[in-house]
Amino acid sequence: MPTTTHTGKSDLDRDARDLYAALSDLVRLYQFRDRDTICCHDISVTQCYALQSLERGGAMTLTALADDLMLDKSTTSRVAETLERKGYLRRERHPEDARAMRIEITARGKTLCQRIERDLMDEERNIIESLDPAVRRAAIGVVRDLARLAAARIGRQAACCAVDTEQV
Amino acid sequence: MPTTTHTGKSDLDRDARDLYAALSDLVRLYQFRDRDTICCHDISVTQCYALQSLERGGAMTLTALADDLMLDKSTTSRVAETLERKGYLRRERHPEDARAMRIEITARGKTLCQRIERDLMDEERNIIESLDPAVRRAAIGVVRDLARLAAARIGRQAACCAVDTEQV
DNA sequence: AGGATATAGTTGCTAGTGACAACTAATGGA
DNA sequence: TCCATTAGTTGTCACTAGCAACTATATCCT
Repeated sequence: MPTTTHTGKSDLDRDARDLYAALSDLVRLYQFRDRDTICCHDISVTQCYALQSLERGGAMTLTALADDLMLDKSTTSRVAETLERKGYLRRERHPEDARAMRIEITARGKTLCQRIERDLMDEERNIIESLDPAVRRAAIGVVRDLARLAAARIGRQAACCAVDTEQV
Repeated sequence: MPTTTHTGKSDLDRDARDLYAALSDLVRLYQFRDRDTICCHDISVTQCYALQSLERGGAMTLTALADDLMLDKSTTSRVAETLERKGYLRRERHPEDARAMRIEITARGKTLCQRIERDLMDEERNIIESLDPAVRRAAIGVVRDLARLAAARIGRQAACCAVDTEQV
């Protein structure tokens, strides 16, 4: 078995395939874990993402929130509407721009958000507690790197169908 | 800084938090990447998952498909209905059980599925091509292990809200 | 055999997701 | 001042998702 780098192309293809398969599994499992954990708490996954954005980023406009969530303004507007109705955020006119809204998480929203994050983190702990500490640290580094690479590549450009020369 | 394992509890907490944060980022980015890549091809993410299940698992009943997708029978039934209308799968009475359906991917469905997987894999390759081959292999191993652990922990038990003693 | 029970799948209902397009209102530059 | 731009909302369409009710078939028990 060659450990050198001279067969780079086919290795890369194989690695891409393997990583794709492994990441697909991981992402799907976590999606369902998130859904099952979050949905016990009165809000949906998208609504939870929105609250997390607001908790971390502080008060922001609807457009900023939409960018953060990588969603259309209209979708974001309705998500915010639902969350306001449920009492987890506040919407008020922006003091410096009468067109814009200032969206802010409420204390109730913060509490909910923290409870959900605690639950998710507990799950996380259960999942990794069997791992050797050194392996755990390595895993964290790897996942961070992958996330960083993915963000650099696909991160903040949610443009769909920019290139599509062939059709089904 | 202690490199021994005698402070296991707080290390585990910290690692759980770090891994939670890193994985959250990764999962969200991949969710959006999947959505943007798949939605260029006439079907939704859920529909694509269903086709992938059918491509890998071969013909199966609706209940089996629902289990695989971790979705309710009713949702699965409607997903299958849409995919049949679009010509990507076939539904027929099961030869051995007149209650059941035999759901099978069509050639057209297979082609679509492969095209999407190729696109996703291309993305994957672009993301990891900057990594050293040894690092890539290590990353694949780590992701696989995490997926395996997650599957063992949360995998095939999509029961929601089994324990919930406190309310908001 | 025949009735009770269980299983497979569909359909009605409700709520939410998500995009696009059309719209209102306010801003800001020429 | 007027016009293009920007912020957000609303209408519409298609799909996602779960629960509950329903039909049809299968299986189990006596």
